[in-house]
Amino acid sequence: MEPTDTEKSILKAATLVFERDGFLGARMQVIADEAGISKASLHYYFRTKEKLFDRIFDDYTASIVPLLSTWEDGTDDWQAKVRHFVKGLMKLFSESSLLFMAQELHRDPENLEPRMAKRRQGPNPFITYYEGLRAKGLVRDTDPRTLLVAMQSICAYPSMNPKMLAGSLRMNSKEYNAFITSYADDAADLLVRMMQK
Amino acid sequence: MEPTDTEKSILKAATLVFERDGFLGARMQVIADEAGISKASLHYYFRTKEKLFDRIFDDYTASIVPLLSTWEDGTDDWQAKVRHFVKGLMKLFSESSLLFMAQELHRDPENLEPRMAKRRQGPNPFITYYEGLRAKGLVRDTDPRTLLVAMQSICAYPSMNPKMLAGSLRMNSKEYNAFITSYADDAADLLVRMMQK
DNA sequence: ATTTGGTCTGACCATTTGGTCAACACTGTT
DNA sequence: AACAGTGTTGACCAAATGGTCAGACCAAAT
Repeated sequence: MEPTDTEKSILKAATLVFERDGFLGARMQVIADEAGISKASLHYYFRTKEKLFDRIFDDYTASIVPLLSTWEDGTDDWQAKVRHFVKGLMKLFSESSLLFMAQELHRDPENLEPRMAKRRQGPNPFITYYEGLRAKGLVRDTDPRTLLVAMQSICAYPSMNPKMLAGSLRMNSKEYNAFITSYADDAADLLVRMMQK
Repeated sequence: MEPTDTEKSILKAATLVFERDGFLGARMQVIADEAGISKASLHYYFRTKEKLFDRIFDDYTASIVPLLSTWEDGTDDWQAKVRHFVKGLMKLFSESSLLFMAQELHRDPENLEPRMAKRRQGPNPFITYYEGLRAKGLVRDTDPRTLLVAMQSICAYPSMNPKMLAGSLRMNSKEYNAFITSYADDAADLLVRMMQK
């Protein structure tokens, strides 16, 4: 049962409004307007605001999964993998709002944490991969958990709190966005540097 | 005119509730209960929710300022400065919610960005400091803006999105908090490493 | 004792908002 | 034509919530 056009337009509208206004700030009427239907119709497709939100949230968590396979195929050298992963992650975060995710996860962990956990199985693939490299003596002998946190931080934070960072850099939002584009490459270099012997 | 006891208890309660629930999720009744007064009294001290919020927000922005002077006195060597700054920043973020700040800045930039900008004058002190070191050939010849973003990311993100990171590390929240304590030192090392020649 | 000014509150109001429902339209089937 | 199933909607409702207000309380000043 594939989604109808109306359903698709609802999901598109809801994603926009939820990401922009958050769950609490989002209005069912606004989502309906954005989707070009009545509020009653919106409730016909998704009985409650929660159910609609859960759907958006689940779609989001699914979008992160493919990137994790970076660490699992055995083709590239590790530096290329790091660069590929960093770029992919930053692209993902520039497209959909991570601030939204963190915000909602903080608001309703009871419901949302298990939803997110479903996607994860086995140990973290980056950590497994790094342990392998370390055993072969190819990378610096350091705690991969620290590296993982640093890597995710460097990729995520600039898109998550752009206003404050732009302020620190004394940039307006246009300048900041331009800077972040070039930052992706530099960030990858920094991370490679952290892992090199 | 220093604040009365009642006013102080309101500010304490409001900080707790706003940080936990966000501006939209916070209820004036809950703040009043937490402060041990009636809702009408709360409105007597702070006419509107907005005015109360602005006060909390301004107190927060003020708390970041002292740390910036790290880069301005000339005593320590640069590595000690980096370690001091990283620890101070992480302590600050562990005490008051940066997710809250980012969330509100995103919700109402019109009002909040100028409020934040008031605190900033002149160029960013870290960037000035690093330029000085670079001119003397003491550090790696790289863009200090990238380093600044990486530094803030590494310090801020772990406290901003703990749920998602804990998930990546396959930790529960107790384990995660323990890990983050040790992470502060490792993070400082990583940053020193990024700046070393 | 009375007044005055500040502090505090229960009761109340206006608005917003998620959600419901009866009625209507449209399409395909008998 | 009659019927059934699916979508669609305007009108409406109940609850939540920020904010108001008349009046109570109380200590200090007169």
